[in-house]
Amino acid sequence: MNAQKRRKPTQIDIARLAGVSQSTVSLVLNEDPARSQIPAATRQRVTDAIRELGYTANPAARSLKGGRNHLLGLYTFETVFPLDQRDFYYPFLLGVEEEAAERGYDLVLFTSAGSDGRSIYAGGVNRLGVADGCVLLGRHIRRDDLERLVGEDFPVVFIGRRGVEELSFVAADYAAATREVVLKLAGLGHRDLLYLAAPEDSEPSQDRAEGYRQGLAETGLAHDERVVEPGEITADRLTEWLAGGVTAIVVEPTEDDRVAVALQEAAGRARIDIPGDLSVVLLGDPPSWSASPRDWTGFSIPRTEMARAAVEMLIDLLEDRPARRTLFLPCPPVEGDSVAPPRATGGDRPW
Amino acid sequence: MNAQKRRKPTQIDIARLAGVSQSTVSLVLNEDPARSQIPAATRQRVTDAIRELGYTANPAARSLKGGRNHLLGLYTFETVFPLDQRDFYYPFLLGVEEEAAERGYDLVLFTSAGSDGRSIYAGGVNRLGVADGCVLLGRHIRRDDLERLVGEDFPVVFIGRRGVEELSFVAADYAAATREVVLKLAGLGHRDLLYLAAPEDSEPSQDRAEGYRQGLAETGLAHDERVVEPGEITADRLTEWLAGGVTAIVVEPTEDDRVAVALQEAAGRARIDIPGDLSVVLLGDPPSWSASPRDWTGFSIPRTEMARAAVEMLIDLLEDRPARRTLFLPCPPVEGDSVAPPRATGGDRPW
DNA sequence: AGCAATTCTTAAAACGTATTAAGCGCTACT
DNA sequence: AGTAGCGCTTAATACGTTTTAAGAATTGCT
Repeated sequence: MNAQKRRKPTQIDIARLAGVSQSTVSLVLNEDPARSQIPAATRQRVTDAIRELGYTANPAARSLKGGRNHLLGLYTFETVFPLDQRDFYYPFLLGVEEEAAERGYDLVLFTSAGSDGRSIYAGGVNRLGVADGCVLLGRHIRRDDLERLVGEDFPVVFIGRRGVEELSFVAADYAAATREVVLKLAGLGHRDLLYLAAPEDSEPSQDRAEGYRQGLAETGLAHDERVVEPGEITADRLTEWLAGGVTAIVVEPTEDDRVAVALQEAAGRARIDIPGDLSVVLLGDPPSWSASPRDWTGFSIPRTEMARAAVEMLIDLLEDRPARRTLFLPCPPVEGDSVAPPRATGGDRPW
Repeated sequence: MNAQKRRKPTQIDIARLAGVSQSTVSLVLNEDPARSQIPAATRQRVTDAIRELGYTANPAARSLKGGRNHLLGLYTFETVFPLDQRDFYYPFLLGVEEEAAERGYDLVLFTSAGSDGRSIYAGGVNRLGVADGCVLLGRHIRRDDLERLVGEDFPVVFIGRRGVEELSFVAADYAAATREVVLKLAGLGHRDLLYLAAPEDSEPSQDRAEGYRQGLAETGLAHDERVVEPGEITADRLTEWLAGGVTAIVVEPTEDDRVAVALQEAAGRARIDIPGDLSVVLLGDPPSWSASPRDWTGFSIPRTEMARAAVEMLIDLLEDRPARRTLFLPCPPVEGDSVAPPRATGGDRPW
């Protein structure tokens, strides 16, 4: 009814009504109810007044005093809710939300980037500072921003490994998972592998490549590594590779599943059966909207767990609990239908 | 290296470094750049110091003072990122993010609900207060919370109509869209409609029902309104309805598309052709993950636009610009394949 | 009664910012 | 030379809370 802007009641209003001082009101609200300093009678008057005026504490004032405001930042170098990539981001968001909720933190989404190419430092001001700390996420990061952030030692945890000195992160253990893949192929009898890498050189790519090399070294397999554009994967090319002795291909996934799809198509056109004639492993999981009907063998990226762990690490940092600054999470293997023993050999150690 | 907890720099730190007073720092930060009081030299020293220390305004202190902190709350009565309902929420989130970003606001996601059933008032404290204002969203709201919020006149806009006195909202104009549907069916020659309502009594349901009644009143059609559980829609029932003269069914959508799917199945079993024997209109759009291959005729809910408009309204409120407090957005019609003229009549005005 | 111990209550000082009125050193008039 | 005016800077205050140290009131003891 009355639309006048009514000031919210403060502790002083309560104090006046209850006939005590403002400090007493605060004490009633904050004391440990176990061994209380305040007699029941006084407490009663205060709580009555609180009820009568509908008082609620001003969170700004409260957090101003305490230094912490229980806000966790979430900064993405791309849009937070991108329609075309929701499958990529959603599990991360989910994990961040869940863990933050459990720990009693609210989330600040830094969306106000806009004009300046989504820099953290808009007008020389670190906007992240409104939160106690921040979880970072994104494919196309700005390294300068990251370095500056770390320099200021603003508490930050990146989801995914990023090669920035002193930067805390939680990442998927691509190296170990890829190594496992190689061991598994070797165990099935494959002796000649082909590694198809995406043309970008990101940290995840490096980790996978490293794991691949490790696996090869341990098994003493032959290999052929090459960087491939999806357009280059033709039926002819594929046939050529097989003729060269290759029995399994290890594929790095791309954002949009193009390479895997191209491979699938080329194989169809060349009348190559997967996994009969050729085993294929995908180093990660394709987006769920993928058109590919194929259930690729490989491993999955524990996105939600990564996000939760990142939040956990950040909060530990904030609350001065001892915390490791880097963490690798295992990638659960995915048993699909694209891997089998090679045609020629029976299966196990044919020599 | 040094893990010591370093206090975040304040204006006083800046002031010391720049050799000015704290007030000057504040002025540099807040003045209207047009007619500035502060000479370029001083301003330069201050901004240099800001950059050097990585200063960021403390939002708590700022909003305590009465200023704005350019934080917009987003409160959902359910989990913010629910996996099973991402199609429902995503367009809203998208709209909120886009509009907030354009207006230079960051977003606060209130996730720290926890134990008390996602109440806004945790321990009697209105947690929304950290933000300047808040956009609300959710199917299963807590009316008491809403009323209390409005009572405190904390700036709030709900996405969707909610029957709470003085509550601002942006909603889809279900009434108008439903009325249109009835007019359209009447225009095609339908004279006997059946209205299948979901068993819940939410505001959107009320609006649709109202529009339906209006449409009927304007066209003078016969109708049969009933609340139906999906299980009740059987082939027999359907046959019975048709025998009674019904040529078109108007269906209220549910969260999970159950009613529409049940209808489809029952029609199949009763050998009733849609739209040949029976026209069906869906009052809203089914989730995109819907199994139903059917392209229902009806209208779609402008979720992203609703969200954007809600943010716009909220910011107008915050910045003391005149703003309407309720807004209905039109629902664009969807021309599907489930509506046709009734069998019996040729099509237009048979009398 | 006198004094110490205990119980209750409060004044006061932060926390970091925005804002206002006043202060300072100038210049430009009269 | 005196003073009004201007340009720049700052001291002071308020915002609502938590927290601490000290004050007041009451009790207990000799």
